[in-house]
Amino acid sequence: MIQQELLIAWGGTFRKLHKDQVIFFEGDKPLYYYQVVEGSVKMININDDGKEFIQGIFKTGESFGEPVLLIDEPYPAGAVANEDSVVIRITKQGFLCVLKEYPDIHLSFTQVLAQRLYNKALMSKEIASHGPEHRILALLNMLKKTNGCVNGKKFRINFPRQQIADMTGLRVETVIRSMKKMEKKKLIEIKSGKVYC
Amino acid sequence: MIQQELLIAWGGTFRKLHKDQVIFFEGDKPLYYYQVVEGSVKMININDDGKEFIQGIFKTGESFGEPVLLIDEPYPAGAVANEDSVVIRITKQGFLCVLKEYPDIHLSFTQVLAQRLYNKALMSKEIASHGPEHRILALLNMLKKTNGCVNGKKFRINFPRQQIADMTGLRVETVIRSMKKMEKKKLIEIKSGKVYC
DNA sequence: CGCCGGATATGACTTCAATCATATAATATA
DNA sequence: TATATTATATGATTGAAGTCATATCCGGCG
Repeated sequence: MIQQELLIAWGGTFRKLHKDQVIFFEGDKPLYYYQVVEGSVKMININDDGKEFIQGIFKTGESFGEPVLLIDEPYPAGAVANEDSVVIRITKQGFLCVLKEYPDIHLSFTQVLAQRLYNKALMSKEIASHGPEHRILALLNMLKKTNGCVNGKKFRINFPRQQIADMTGLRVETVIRSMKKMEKKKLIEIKSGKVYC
Repeated sequence: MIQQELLIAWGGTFRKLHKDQVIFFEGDKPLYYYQVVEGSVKMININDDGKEFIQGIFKTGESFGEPVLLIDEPYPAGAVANEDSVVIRITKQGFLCVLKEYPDIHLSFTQVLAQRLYNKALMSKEIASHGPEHRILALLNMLKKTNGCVNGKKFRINFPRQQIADMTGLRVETVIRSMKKMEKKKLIEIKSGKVYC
């Protein structure tokens, strides 16, 4: 989201991460602005009985965990490498300076937050108004859109059922069963396990 | 959030609203920046079987429906006066100009969005990780905090059970039953129907 | 090609929130 | 103060998602 050269100019440093490596924990005090250079990072909550809830998955070029840099709160979720990845980070101070110095970057950052709020609103509407199929469909549509899929075109979902479950707050079996029903209703296509919609 | 005088200078106009009057519908194209002057406004989704989900309730001084002014999307939820209220509005263009002209306003606006994202993250974590009591407790804690209640002090919840249900995606009866259980567990107090926590 | 591990699939059973009905308490209004 | 109206409360029943067990499929790799 912010140019890599600019981040480097502001003292940015790279970090290589192996799959499942922790970047920060839920409850940690936020000290850095992070951006994905390669691979992907997920932000997650783990509840009392070990179940994982995925707040979001961030891919190359996307920043994560920034909202708390602007308000005085600890991280509401932890960050973990979703696969072998590379991230770049600058200090919180640096980030706040960048916002002040470059109004155009500030504006596009505001737009990113607005877009995320919009997505969260769409999701929570479906999550609250019960029905696993609604939840899953809402998620798939969101994924489709954010991956820049032009409307109408078939789109290959690259997440395993388990991660779809972790993002919707459902169980794997429920996701599998619901998706089978959705296939019968022609809402999605499943070819050798892979999902298209 | 933005000074009233400033809004007036930028062509702001007031609108009186009676309880349940619609300000805009889900799916409408956003044209104005709105701010509550008096009373309160709720943003809601109505699902297929008429059930209401409350995305948020906005009180005096708070703005609502602004995120979509920054991204090219229709409203993900409608806005309705929660009681007899007054709002002030300026055009989308005007709002975007204000952000550009007043960097300090822009920054505090970004902080508002960040805070909302933070709240949504806390809520969706609990909503997804099932269990009505968790959901309700998360909501109550959020309300407590955003109403500036210093930690530890008892706080009177001013929402009827129905609205708590509409905000958590549960049914009234479930909210009532869960709250009774929470009372027994000394998580909250109930005195003649009123909830304190 | 055949083996192995992880993902997907399916069945049987249980649990808990939704639903529907109805009662009681609290509050506004005459 | 009496009455209407809304909010809160509680019981009985039902249905859908969770849980646990087990089977099958798919892709990678020797």
